[in-house]
Amino acid sequence: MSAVDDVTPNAYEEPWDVVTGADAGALVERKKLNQWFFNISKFSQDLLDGLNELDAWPNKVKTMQTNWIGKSFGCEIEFKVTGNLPIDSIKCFTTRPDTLFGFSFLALSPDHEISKYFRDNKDFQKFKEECSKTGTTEEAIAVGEKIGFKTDLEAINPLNPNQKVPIYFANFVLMDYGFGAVFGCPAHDQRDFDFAKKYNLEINTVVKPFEYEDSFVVENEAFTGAGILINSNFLNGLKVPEESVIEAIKILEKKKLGKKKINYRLKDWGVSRQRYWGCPIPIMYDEKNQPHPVPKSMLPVKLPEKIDLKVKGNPLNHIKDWKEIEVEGKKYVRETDTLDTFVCSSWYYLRFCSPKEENYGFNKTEIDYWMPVDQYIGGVEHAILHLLYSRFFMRAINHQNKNFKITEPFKSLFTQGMVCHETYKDKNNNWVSPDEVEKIGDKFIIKGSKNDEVMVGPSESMSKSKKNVIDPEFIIQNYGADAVRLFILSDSPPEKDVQWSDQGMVSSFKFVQKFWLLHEEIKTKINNEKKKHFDSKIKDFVNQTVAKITNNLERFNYNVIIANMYETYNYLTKYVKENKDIENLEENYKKILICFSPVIPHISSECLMDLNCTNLEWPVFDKNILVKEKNRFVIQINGKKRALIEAKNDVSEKDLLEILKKDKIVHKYLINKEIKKVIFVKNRLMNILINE
RNA sequence: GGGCGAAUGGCGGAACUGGUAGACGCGUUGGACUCAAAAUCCAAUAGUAGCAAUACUGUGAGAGUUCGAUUCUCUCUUUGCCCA
Repeated sequence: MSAVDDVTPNAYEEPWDVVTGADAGALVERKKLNQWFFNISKFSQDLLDGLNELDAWPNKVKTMQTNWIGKSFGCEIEFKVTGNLPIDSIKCFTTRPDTLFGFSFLALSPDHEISKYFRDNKDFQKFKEECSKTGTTEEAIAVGEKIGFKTDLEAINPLNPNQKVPIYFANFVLMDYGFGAVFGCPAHDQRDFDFAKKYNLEINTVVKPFEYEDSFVVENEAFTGAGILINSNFLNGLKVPEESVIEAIKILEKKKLGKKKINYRLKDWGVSRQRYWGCPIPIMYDEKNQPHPVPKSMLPVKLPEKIDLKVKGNPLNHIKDWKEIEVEGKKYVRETDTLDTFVCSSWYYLRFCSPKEENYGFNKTEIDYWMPVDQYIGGVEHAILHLLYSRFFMRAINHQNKNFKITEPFKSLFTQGMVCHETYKDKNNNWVSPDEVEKIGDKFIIKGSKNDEVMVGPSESMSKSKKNVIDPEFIIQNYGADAVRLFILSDSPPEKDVQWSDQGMVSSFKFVQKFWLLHEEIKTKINNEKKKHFDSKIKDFVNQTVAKITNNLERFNYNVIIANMYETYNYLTKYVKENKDIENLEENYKKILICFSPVIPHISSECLMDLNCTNLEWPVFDKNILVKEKNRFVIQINGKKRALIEAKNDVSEKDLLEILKKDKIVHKYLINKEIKKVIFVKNRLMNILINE
């Protein structure tokens, strides 16, 4: 890992191990920095509402975004404070104002502004140090031990002014959430419960499950479910949570003790990065260090090309003649932070619509023509950040430009899986690439060695760092792009991960080969045989195939299309052997080739050219002939399948029953039995209920 | 801890709005070709019983709705992802 990467900071939104490569041993530190932010939180509600219109997005992604935005409905409460510090009150946000009668402590984030009064307190410093050891992520805090630092302050319960409770600093309260202060109700919140147990605080039960008596008491763990309020004076009897929260807020508002508040988890987007690779931030600072936008005439700001990437910190800081500029006779220094790369990926599709526009990032006329993106395909790993940022960008542009109409950039979304491969490590614990490994018997060894065994790890999505990568260049050279394409689509549904397998790759390759041989055979038939009979069998079969492939394409069932293709191949192989002089073979075969072309484009188009076919329109299928003249009926006796009977299409219930009575197998079951009831599904099935 | 999914042969997976479970591929087994092997081709392949026709069991477990459940409802188990 290079020095440059070791000092790469992380934005709040990004998973830390991904950006820093924490798995490679880089140290993650929490530092305060002055940074640029995009005001995405301004659009929280709008981003949430917009999800409702995205019918063609997977629900999974929509729920993930909903959770990320994290709207919560609750109440802002001002707690009166007594003690020896110049503080009158502390503000809290809570989603559970209904449990105020279970109040037994107030907890502050160690970073709460009140902490300034404890700056010189040695015990507090120790406590803060302790806090930083438990880790700073929200998860680490939830899992880790809850610790607190007791102050001499006390908070007054607004609904019960006689009650005073202690105020603590606690490691499980985050400054980012609400106001960095929560009121503790141990009986009905597990974290509060753990904390109360540890510091021997009161645990006052104020909610009981529906089926329990009023004497219900919380003992071993917090009760967080629905129920009825108890021990809560004028709130008693309210249903939790439907009635209780709203009612509690009403009362607090009436008494001017608090007010309704909607809180969002979504934070502003920190876009500053202290590194070279990224879009420059078009800001410059004057001599008083005040920021100004770079004048439009000087845009776009381009990165300097001559740089030294080996320096510690941001390389841009070291390039004086880029950094220092003069505008209208005044000296300025450029912002050397660059933008998060997510910024560029948030609007690249606008550029894609107007790649030749020279004066601006995109061209409005082109945007109006092309946007929104009809079908967006990407990995589910982009479900939140990239897809949320892109949605935000359109809103932000929209906000500034009245005639920009797009708010949702991607009309329809499909999230595909990744290609995975087993991972290998040698005895020195170094990753080994699959093409250095060979399998002999049950053992995996280093290629060429006699018995240098390799540890086989779990299959994971291909990544350079784990070396479990198959080189596409090599594979394509060996097998051809069509075969690779066929294999990647073949094994599992596109939304799932694909397991790379050499065998699978080879069999796809063989299919392409076999298909070419079949093509030669069909071509010979078409060119050399007389066109004497019109065959409806091939017509029906192809019609059905076109229907299947067309539908499966629309539904993204690519793996099923491959199965359809194999079926077609099998059918045609047999068909060519058994039939001669078919008038309509050529016409139908061409339809098949067109249907194959999304999956194996090169060979299909080669075959089509071979037949001098220039009309490449997607074939249309006829719904009417999907129904065959003769239909197979499933015959059930008392719900169990007993026979398959062929009968005319649209045969009536009565006629079918007559046919059945003459059928050997069915007759056997019906002999000497009374038919109680007959269930008849047209063109499908008959279920005969008899007395056993 | 919460939310959302998933569970089908030895494996990856099919099955339209409840109506033939296991399509298609991989693997395995047997056979043909070959001096032999590879490749190719043919056949079999959910389990149990049977020479066979056939019968019974079977879609994570248990219940329910239904003439009929892989599909719908409830409970549970396991597992994946996201969030805490």
